Amino acid sequence: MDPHLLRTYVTVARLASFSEAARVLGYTQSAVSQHIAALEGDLGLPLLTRRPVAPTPAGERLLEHAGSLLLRLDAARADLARFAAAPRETLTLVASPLALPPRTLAALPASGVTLRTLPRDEVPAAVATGAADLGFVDGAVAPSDPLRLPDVAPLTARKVAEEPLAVVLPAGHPLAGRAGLDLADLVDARWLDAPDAGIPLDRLRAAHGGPAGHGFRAALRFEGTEPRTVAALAAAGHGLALLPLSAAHGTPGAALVPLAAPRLVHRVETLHAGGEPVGPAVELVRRLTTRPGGGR
Amino acid sequence: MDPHLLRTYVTVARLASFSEAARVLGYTQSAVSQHIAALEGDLGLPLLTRRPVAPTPAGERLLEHAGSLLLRLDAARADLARFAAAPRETLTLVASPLALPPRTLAALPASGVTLRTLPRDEVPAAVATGAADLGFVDGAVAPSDPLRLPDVAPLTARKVAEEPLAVVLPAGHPLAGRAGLDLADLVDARWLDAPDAGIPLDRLRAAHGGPAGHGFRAALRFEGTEPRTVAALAAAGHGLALLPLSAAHGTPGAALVPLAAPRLVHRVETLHAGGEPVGPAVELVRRLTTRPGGGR
DNA sequence: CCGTATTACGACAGACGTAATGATA
DNA sequence: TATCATTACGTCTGTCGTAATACGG
Repeated sequence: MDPHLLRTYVTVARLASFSEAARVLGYTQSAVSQHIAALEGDLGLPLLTRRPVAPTPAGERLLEHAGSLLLRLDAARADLARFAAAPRETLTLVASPLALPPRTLAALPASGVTLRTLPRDEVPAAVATGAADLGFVDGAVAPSDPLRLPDVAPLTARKVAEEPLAVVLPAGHPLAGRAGLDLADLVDARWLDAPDAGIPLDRLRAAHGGPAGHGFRAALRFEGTEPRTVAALAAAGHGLALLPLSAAHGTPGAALVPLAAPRLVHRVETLHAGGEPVGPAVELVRRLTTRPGGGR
Repeated sequence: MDPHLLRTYVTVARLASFSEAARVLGYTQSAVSQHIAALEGDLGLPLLTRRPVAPTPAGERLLEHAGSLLLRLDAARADLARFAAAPRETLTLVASPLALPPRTLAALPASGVTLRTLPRDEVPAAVATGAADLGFVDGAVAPSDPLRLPDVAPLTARKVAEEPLAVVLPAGHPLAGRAGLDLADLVDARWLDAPDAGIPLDRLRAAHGGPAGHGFRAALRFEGTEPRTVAALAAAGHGLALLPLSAAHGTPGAALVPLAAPRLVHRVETLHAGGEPVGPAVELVRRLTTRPGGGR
């Protein structure tokens, strides 16, 4: 189970072709064929069907393992590389779209920063592989609970902020006047499905405790990453949305009603490799996490 | 970053000796030396100091990565091996000490089962590496929350049971008559520290939301794995203990007071490799997880 | 037949062992 | 000086590319 063999295997599986994979990896067809044969021999199992090239059930299983394995390998190498390299002058940040409340933006240094947004799930990998020095991730959790992040490598998370969540409704909506809303009362409503920009519907279903696939039916699906657009869509009556208060605030035509139950807050954490931040990130992390309630 | 090199490196670091590592791994000193040199060359960093042999800071960092990397590699190989091997007749189960409530024990098949207990943290690894077909893990979480398990490999967890937690006190204790207890009122009490047999104190501190190192001072430390002994120690006044009701029930001289706040329950989950259980485990998992509240 | 995977085989790199050398307490 | 790591070097395994072969649509 040499990582090289694993890498060729996933490439072949992805491209569904030995020769294509060879081209991409800079090998000959022959070498790729030998790699696959070696892997299958080592594990004692056929991993691919030929003509058409497709993973067998065992091969599917291997793909699941191989992905995270190769990712972690990259992460380890990138992490160690940071030890060797001189601390960089410029700071690269990645964030999920909702992970940048105004206070965080205000705390960024005046120069030498590159900031990129990424879907929520990809932030940890970006930090682990060294694509970014520091990540900001958000999520909806019970107050003071840590976020549930896929652990792709030894990363450290620190709380930055927690703020209330609000249901976004059109101003004229019958529920718009309420002081607070219970998620249980909104199970049967139509919701905006905006997995990248908002709180994913699956998260709501999980928080509500109901069965996996039920409730919180999707109305319009929005594949962009701009929270303001989600709020505007909700204001326009395309479905309800759940957003952190600060992200939804000031949307024309929208009514914001705090979420009263279940007790969920919108939480933002910083994410960096290893136990302690290094280089120019250290100052930023310190500034962000030693505010009111600080660290963890 | 060949896994072989990584394996050599962790062995050398653990044994703090090239020659010892060589003996253990079945290499010559020379080969080990070359492995370390190759790794250091590849990463461009010294990983070990010689005389005495000890990891450098970068080396420490690599150790963190290497451990989980090698574990996952083993896990992948073991998982694939299950595809090749004929389904085994005999079922191997591992469980943390509190993960076996009476109803689970009753559901085990009459024969062909080996059952072993392990510290809580080691159960996932045992299942992932194929040392066991099925694992039972427990933990204290909010009702219907999944357990927080270290994800060492693609494993599937399924809820088996949830039951109330109880504070175990000596029968004559002033609080023994209460109908329920709040953890906040017990921060300053003396607690039994029984990380393997009971709920770890760190978990209580986290649930209470206080700062990391404070509160829930340890009285006697118990390093065994028998919950009954923990209950008996608590009854004898050596400190408070938090246990699932069924584990503490019927302890002579003990008073059990349900935990009223924060809302924590004792939850047990099964753990198996891949998406679906295989072999003789499938029937057992089905029987255990389709009880009252079932799967997830 | 043409594209594509496999097999045969030769060249080269690298991985390990033996043995000599170097460093350190 | 004894112990332990490193270096030098020879051997052998294994990996890749070239080229011939088999297989399918």
